[in-house]
Amino acid sequence: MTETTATLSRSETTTSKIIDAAKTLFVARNYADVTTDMIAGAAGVTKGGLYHHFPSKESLYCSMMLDDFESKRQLFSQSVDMKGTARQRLARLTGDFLALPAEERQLAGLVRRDINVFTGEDRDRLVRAYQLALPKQIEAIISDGIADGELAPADPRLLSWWFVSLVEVAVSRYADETLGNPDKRLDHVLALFFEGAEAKPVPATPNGGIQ
Amino acid sequence: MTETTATLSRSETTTSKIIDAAKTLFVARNYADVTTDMIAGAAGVTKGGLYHHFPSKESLYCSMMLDDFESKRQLFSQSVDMKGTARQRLARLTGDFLALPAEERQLAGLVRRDINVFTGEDRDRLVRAYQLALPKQIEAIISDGIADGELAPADPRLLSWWFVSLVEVAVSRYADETLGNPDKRLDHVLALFFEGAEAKPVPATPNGGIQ
DNA sequence: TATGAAACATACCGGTCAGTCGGTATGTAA
DNA sequence: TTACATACCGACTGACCGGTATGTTTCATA
Repeated sequence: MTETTATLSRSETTTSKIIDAAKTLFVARNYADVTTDMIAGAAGVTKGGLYHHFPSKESLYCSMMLDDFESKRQLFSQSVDMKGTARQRLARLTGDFLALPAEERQLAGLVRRDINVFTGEDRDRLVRAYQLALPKQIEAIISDGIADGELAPADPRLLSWWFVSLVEVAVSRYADETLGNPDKRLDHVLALFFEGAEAKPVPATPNGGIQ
Repeated sequence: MTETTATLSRSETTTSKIIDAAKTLFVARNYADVTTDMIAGAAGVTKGGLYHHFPSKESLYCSMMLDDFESKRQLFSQSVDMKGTARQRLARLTGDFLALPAEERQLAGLVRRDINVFTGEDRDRLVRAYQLALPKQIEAIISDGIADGELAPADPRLLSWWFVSLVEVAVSRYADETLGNPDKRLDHVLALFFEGAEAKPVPATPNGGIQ
């Protein structure tokens, strides 16, 4: 009974404590500004203990990000597999993202910030995992939308990037301060993406278009 | 005749050589990963020479960014002062941005990446200069568009953020590789912002809507 | 052409930090 | 209780890097 389903071994417990501490610190400060001593301290171990579980600082960072991307990928894949219009599925996906705690949301943006730290193998893995977690899933929904005629024909890759950036702006610290209600925010993002910012002539109201 | 219009003094020449070298390096790697020795080497001077012109690494970085933002602000202000619809003016602004060399375009995105390095005075100056260079100018155009009824009523600050993110995606390395023609890209960006991604019923074609 | 200040080079210091290593504590199986 | 393995500690090091102190060159001006 050393390893049942919900029971974590001692090693797994401290490993996840270290990763949790690293998440908080790396979200708050740059890669270089977070020392291994800080991570170890926040996790309640010493640097020696940390290096017993991770061979290097970079590998710790990678493990952290890859774990996070994988869990996000699983979460968002539910929206991809869902039935419904592209708009409904994107609403579900965006809603899931907005519902995450702020720290988890910001993690997705760290790739852009810290990606230059890594080279070769590690860099490729990070980029690939990020794409699988977010852009690729959105792209799948958008491709369906284009095929169904719900969306105008366009390069789905570019549309997915644009949508991702929309969402990232909507969940940024600035938006948290400026826009109160996350639900309104979600509506706003979707409306902008689907309908654009242009003023529409109000078609069938009595006052037709006047104010 | 030590200081005429187009003649640079020796000090000014090396200062700008240092800043140019810093631009290239800081675009490619994180703030912490670029050493003062690297910058000096790339600029053809030594670290002592560099520190003759800049009191610290941070002040060098700030000078670099503030100079760049100021030149961008001047460039984009021409689009703000221009006559025409919001769409025409945004097209001009975006076109100017797309026409810049890739390195200059990417500089605008560095603030988001490296802003955590700075605190207090320096940080405020950087943020303010960036906002004056890009978001505030777009916001001015968008506010006009809303006032004229060209754009649907909305928070112009938020719209400008979204437009900036849209442009940043369009000028990213990914877009450079995927989409060939910058002019097509510009049309695409504007169409997305104004009209959205939704499929529009084609109003007056013979085959009305069928494929 | 003498001179002094600005422009640079060279060598060095102080501090930081990733990573190491010998040793200790905590289980665990025989 | 012995023997072994895994988990963890904490002091240490070696390299790196921002910044400085001091010496050397350049060059405009008198």
